[in-house]
Amino acid sequence: MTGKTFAPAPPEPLPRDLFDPDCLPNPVPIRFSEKWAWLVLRCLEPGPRRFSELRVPLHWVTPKVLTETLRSLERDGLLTRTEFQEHPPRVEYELTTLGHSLFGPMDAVCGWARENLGRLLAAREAHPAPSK
Amino acid sequence: MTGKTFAPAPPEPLPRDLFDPDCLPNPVPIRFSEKWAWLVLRCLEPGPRRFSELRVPLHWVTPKVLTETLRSLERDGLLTRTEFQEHPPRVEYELTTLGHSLFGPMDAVCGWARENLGRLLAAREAHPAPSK
DNA sequence: CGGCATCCCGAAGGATACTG
DNA sequence: CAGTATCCTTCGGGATGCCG
Repeated sequence: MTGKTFAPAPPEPLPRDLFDPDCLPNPVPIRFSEKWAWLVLRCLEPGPRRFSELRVPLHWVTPKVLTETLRSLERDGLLTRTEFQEHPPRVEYELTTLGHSLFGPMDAVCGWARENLGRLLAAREAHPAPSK
Repeated sequence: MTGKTFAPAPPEPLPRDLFDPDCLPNPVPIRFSEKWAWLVLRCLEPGPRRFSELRVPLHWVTPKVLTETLRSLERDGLLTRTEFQEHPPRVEYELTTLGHSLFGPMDAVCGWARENLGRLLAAREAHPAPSK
């Protein structure tokens, strides 16, 4: 065990601090990494929406994935799911206060994107799948 | 178009607007979805770092993945990679102005996380892997 | 030192079909 | 209408090992 090049099996089992907002295992950055969460929240910004109403702007998301996304957002208290006992069934999704409060930081990111997307894409152009 | 329940094979092949900062295929939100990009940028915030220096705080990231992350950030013009012709070889990574400008919005998100992580985790507690 | 080349695996995500 | 159930593909990421 002297020849090992790297990390001789460090005792610590990845002590990443869940409460460090910078740390990726932190649920918040993770939230942004969920593929559709971002857009789903946006679609709910104007007000409550039904499942099928959400499917229109998100028609390229399969119902399964949409459901999963909605449930995970519900688990984190960002939106509520209300089931009306009617026929045909009806379910409404609505942002919580917590959910709404996310738009602040989200807008900051979107603002950055709006301003710098051009540079970013230009940089991509400039790096033409390099040497390889 | 009467019998089909949903989208009778809509002609549009997913017309997600790459230039809409809200849209997930947009490179900016995507950037946050890359598992380590966020942390790598943070590690470079104080100043230029060598590959091996980055490996210390990110010791649970394999060199391969770290390289991939760095390259993708380089492609987008968020950092630069400088190779010094020395022996042994030496490479430094440094944030660009564009890269630095990302901390504004990132801090907004982190601030949100700092304030609301508790509620978020509490909400998770309250939803005990529901009915199923 | 700072990588890249390979091989590999598990989980995320997609397509399709079917129900309460 | 609002999902669930299944099945299948993709691919991010990990574990070596080699090279300039």
